[in-house]
Amino acid sequence: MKKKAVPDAGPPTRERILSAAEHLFATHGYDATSLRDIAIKAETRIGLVSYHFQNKELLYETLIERRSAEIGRRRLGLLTRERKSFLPAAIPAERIIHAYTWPFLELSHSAGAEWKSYTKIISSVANSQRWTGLLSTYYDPVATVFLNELRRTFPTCSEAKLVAGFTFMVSVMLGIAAETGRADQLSNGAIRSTDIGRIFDMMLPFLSAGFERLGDADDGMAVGGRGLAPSSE
Amino acid sequence: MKKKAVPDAGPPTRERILSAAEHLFATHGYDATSLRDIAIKAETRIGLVSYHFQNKELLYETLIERRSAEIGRRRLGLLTRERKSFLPAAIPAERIIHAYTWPFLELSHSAGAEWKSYTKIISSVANSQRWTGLLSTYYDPVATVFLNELRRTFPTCSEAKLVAGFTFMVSVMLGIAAETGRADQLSNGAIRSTDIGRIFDMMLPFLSAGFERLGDADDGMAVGGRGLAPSSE
DNA sequence: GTCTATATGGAGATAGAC
DNA sequence: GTCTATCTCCATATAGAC
Repeated sequence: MKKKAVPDAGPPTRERILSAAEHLFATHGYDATSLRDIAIKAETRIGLVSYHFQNKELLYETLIERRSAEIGRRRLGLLTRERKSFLPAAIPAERIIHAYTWPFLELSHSAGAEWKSYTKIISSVANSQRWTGLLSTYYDPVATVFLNELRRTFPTCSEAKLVAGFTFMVSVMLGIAAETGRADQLSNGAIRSTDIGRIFDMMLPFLSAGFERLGDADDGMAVGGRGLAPSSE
Repeated sequence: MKKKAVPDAGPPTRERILSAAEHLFATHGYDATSLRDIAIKAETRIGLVSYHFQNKELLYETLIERRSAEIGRRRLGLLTRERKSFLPAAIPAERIIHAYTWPFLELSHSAGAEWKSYTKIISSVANSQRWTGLLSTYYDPVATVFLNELRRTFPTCSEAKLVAGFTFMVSVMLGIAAETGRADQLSNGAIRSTDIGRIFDMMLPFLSAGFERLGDADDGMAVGGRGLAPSSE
């Protein structure tokens, strides 16, 4: 049970602020969340937010940073395990995709409300213009390791295709974690977007097949290619 | 050439406001864009914005709505063409994916700055909690038509898989239109995220293969499935 | 339809006592 | 580390003359 905000009971102020901010940012977005709201939810004062984090932007950056290491650690942990079981052969695409996407989606799904909020923040930040620099800073190092692994699995595949496939994978993963409920509506309830485990099970073969086809035909670019938009009207 | 904002030269005020708003919302997001900024960029006054659109939220909704019909029209146009060339057979997955994604990406890529802004707004709105209702309103009717077509192409595929695949496709498409530049950095320049045509050419076989594998094995769920995250610290 | 002027509130940030 | 008080600025929205 959470005690009242008696100064020396429960988590320290700094932690309470981070938790409150995480939840509010995930729900309303960066700009629509005020330091006032955060202070109130954290049962403290605005001054304390400034004291601990200087300003709103640094608070946000702190938030994004603080869980990124755990995600990276789990990703690399799974990748290392796969490397060991397949060496000296290359790791199958599906296992690489699994190692990259599962930690993120598992934490989103079953590690509590705070991780859920965190992954929603990352999802909504990803397609924005404003914070992509932050994502690169904290997520690109591990992404680079995974790209190297994909390169071993698809040695004849062009760099462009490899990286494109990787970003497709990331988009799908983030779309799942966003849990917008769009699929629920489109499927009349055959899918619930909160059922991340089940969606993951469909995502995995979907992305694996995509990568494998990219890695295949390094000559012809499949049938058709781009068409023209209807010129009428 | 754009004339000065002499009241009766150039586009009318209402249009200037929409253009200015579109550009600013795409660049800075909804909350970080003020009606002041919009009025200044449109070379008019705040009062005029209120006069034409009541309030900020309705302005945003108007913006999202106004280009959705054109996108839907092009999507259905391409789909109809495909239907005619394949009937009575089902349309191959790749052609359905093409018909859904290409209008959006083509408009993003080569229909001028305003369409580029519009598609970026849609991309950033998609993974947020706040505006998904709007997207459903304006985009679900056409999405439903495409789902019916996919159902014909993969008649033994479960509804859940079909809709999941559809949302994966949408996520990838929106990630491309967002043009965050993440791929540019990860590939050391082998891809430029602004080169949407080229990325589309890689996306198409990637998504087609994904759909086809989903449609395939309606029994076993591919190798492996979910694993456990490392429990060690 | 357009403009000026203003009402009203909330934002982020800081100073300084304790 | 915590709290109160306050500064300064900017937000959205509206009233009313022209």
